[in-house]
Amino acid sequence: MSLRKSRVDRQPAGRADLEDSILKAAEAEFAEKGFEGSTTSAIAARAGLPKANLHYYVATKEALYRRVVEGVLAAWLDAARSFDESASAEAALKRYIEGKMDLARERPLGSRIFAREVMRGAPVIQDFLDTTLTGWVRQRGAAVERWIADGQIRPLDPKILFFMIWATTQHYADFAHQIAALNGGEGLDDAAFAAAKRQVVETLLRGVVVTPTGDRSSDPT
Amino acid sequence: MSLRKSRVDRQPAGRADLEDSILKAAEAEFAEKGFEGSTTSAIAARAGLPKANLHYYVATKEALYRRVVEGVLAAWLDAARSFDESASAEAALKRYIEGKMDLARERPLGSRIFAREVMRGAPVIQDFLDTTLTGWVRQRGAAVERWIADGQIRPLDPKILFFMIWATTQHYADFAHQIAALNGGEGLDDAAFAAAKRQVVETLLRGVVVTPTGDRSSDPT
DNA sequence: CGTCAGTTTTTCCGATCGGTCAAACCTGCC
DNA sequence: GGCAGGTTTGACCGATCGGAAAAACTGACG
Repeated sequence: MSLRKSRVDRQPAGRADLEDSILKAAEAEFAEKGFEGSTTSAIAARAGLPKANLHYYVATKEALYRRVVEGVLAAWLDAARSFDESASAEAALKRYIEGKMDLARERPLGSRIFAREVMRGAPVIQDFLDTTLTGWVRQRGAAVERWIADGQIRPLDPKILFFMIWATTQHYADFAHQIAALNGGEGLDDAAFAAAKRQVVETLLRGVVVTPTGDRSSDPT
Repeated sequence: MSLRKSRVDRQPAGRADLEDSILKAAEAEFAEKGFEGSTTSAIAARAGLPKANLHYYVATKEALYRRVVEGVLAAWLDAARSFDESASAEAALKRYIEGKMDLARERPLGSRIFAREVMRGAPVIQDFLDTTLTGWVRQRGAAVERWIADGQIRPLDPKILFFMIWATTQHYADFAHQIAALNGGEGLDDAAFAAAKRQVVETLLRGVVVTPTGDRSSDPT
């Protein structure tokens, strides 16, 4: 039951490292091919071990998928916590949008897995959508409505605002290939991405905040 | 070689109607399951005929997929033509955004197929991205830069603006299931969708147009 | 040394995939 | 009726899928 200390932290792999590399390989594979398009042997090969060995660590392909999705949702919740209701509308939205942009930049695979999961009817994350996400939207929506009452942002439907933020930020993960194709075949470098982040924040804030303070006069690239 | 007139326009099906129903079934299947996740027998079943009969009309699964994708791109180009460079920035962007929203509403399956295609590295539409789409962005981007020089819209990177428009509008197609889950399980009705369209247009215009004229004071639902 | 739990790997299995084939089936025309 | 062209269909094929089984291997410990 308990792990002996000696071989766990050896060079080639420990159990934890192995499971981690399996999860990473699965994440990449699921993001690229989707659940139904991925094969356990391809995932195993990407992790550098035979298929049967993968099945020693994870019972079924679906169980593996669920573990990957759990990680994706955990990252989502982490970014979602950066929404600070007690701050000003402008500061809170700016921070939240920037957090989502950073998430899309740092974990694009997770975003793609989430998108694929939703597009196929969310069989695995339906409960998350109905409970956690719905609750988040209700609570944060109430905060937005307080800002509206304050006169900090113009009257609007908070949900539609959230959709715009999610759509815009996740686009940089889900459509990274398209963006690269329109960028001469190369993905955005850090400077270009930072510029995109600035423009997204500025556009959305100008779009909803009544008197945005950030009035830079130029920002492209 | 030539079709006899007699049986073509008969009740149960003509060749054209059959191919059409096959394409419709394939579109639905590909949108839901993706290329690799879809099966020819499932597509055939959805079209109401045995698998072997489907293969009589279309040689391979990939050929069928390519035909579906062609239709998707054609619809995309159709909406893209609504971008009127000779109009004012505000009018042109408003019309274009509304056109993209309508497309997402009327052909959500096509949007999802496009998203899936991009997410798997665009093996089929790479040429479209590199030529047609790149050209469109260059030409329309120049128009945006003219509006910037005019002082009609604030200085920004046109490409990032396009990304925001595409992301926001396609979100209503690609993430319709998530939106429904956050809407109490029901999809948006026409009124709710119209409200979303108004808010999206207003937010984006306020975000980029220097002095937007559409100053409605309320719009939710 | 032998034991033993944990791990790795080869082999195999039934199901399902995309696609083929040939027989059967229309239906208009002679 | 019988021929001919296009159409429909069940049966079938090799490949590949997710997964099971069991043998072989490993290193710690008595």
